[in-house]
Amino acid sequence: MGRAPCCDKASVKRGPWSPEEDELLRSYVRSHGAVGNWIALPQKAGLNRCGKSCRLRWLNYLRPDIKHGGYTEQEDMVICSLYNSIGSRWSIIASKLPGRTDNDVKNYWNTKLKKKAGGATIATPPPAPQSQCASYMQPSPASASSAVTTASGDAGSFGAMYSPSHQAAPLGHYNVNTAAPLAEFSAMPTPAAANS
DNA sequence: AATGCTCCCAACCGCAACTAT
DNA sequence: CATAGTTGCGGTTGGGAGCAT
Repeated sequence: MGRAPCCDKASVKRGPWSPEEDELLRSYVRSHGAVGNWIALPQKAGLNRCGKSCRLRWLNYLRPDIKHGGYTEQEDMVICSLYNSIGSRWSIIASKLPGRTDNDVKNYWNTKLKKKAGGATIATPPPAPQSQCASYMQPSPASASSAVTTASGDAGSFGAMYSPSHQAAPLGHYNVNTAAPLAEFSAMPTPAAANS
């Protein structure tokens, strides 16, 4: 099956969003609630944008619960740990961090944590990045069990959920409802504590 | 003060998966 | 069941801001 073009690129605006466009999109979503059809949204909202672009803008920037920057050590730890377990499944990782988006997490990893992790490079995809970040990723059996088993029920261990054999298989659309909340990681030692 | 370099973030692109008909 | 349309995802890039020389 061929890929349907998402929009006529020649006739829609691209590039940075203006405050007016943001407001149009924001007010449309506010007044209509959940967007059922992003392709049709630009027309209805009076935006000369690709529906895909509108969706991205809303999800990554305009959503009211979005947090920008100010990553905590705990969030670092979650990202590193999950990256180690499941790789670059940014949407899954972001789902564990309330207020964070996959794009945001991805950017944060690429610009900050990858360096922390010891300069993971494309040339040598690291099974387990080194240094500070690595300490989040491969918790000792004792700390790991105390950390993940404190989670109630189904979403206990990412290591188990996303073992290499699982990684090999496509995850498809991951059901975030089965994912453990961030609070699961609150039981994990802080990097400061781990380092001391 | 001017120029060049590096870093960071927002946005785009293309593909795969999912859903409706 | 097959096809078309839509959504979601991950990789990549362009441009601005800040820093160093």
